[in-house]
Amino acid sequence: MEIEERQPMWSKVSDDEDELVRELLDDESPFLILPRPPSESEESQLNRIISTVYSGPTLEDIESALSINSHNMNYNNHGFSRRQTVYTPEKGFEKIDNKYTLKIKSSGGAMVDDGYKWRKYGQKSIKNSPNPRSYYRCTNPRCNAKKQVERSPDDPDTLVVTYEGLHLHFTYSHFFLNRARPGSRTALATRATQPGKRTKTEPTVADRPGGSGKAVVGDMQGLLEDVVPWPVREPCNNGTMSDNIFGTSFSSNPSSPPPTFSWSASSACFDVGVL
DNA sequence: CGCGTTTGACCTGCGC
DNA sequence: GCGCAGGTCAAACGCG
Repeated sequence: MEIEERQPMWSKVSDDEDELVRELLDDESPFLILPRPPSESEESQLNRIISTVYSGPTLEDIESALSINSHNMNYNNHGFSRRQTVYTPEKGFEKIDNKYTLKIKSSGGAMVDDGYKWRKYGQKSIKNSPNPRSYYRCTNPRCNAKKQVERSPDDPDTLVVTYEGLHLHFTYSHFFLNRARPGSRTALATRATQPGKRTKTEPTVADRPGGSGKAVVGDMQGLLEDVVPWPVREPCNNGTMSDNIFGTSFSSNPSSPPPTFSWSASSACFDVGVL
């Protein structure tokens, strides 16, 4: 896979977008874990992230994010566990203009929640393809992120997801891992678990009944599947788009388990919706 | 009743 | 200009 050229995948056009990114990142999220040096304030960290987000993930970031998931690791750092991998990223990332296309191999019918909340706005039959394509849009009115999901005509178990916009958050953590290489990555996730800390009303994964933090594939809408890889997530929270982008703890501590991406299903977000 | 999905109509871009 | 295909809209519908 070639490395994409470094150019903005989406360009920032106003200060208001800083606010939007912050909203999307949602530092109130219980799973927001930002790698940062102990000396760095959350504010400066956020500013750095915002700046980085606008540069867009590289295909390498995406591959790296997905590969972690494919390693089938369990994440149990903060009292919740991550579902084992059900989907395996195919080595088929493409970037066309500002759209990222991912091919995801699924071993079961389910949807995966990427942390954002999406609204399906259309479905079309595609010529020469037995499978329809579904169109999703971020429910945040200020966010124009969209995604398309369809099954691969070659392999019914492979979903082809095309993202457009600021929602490739499962790769964001790799901005730090692969680029900034902070000396120490401090998990911030726990802060959000502090009582009274959250301002958003939606329950976290861990808060969910019977959830114990586990991202469950198949809980949701019963749709065929919305699949999406991602490191950390919180079930679609709220509708306020407060999901975090970095969910897991990317602690540099070798004893800490590496983050695991959860493949949850839901109508939520980053998903990959389907059919 | 609110929210999300379904689905046919409509719009738009592109190739001939 | 015409037809096709992809993308979007929006009313109807279903569900909790």
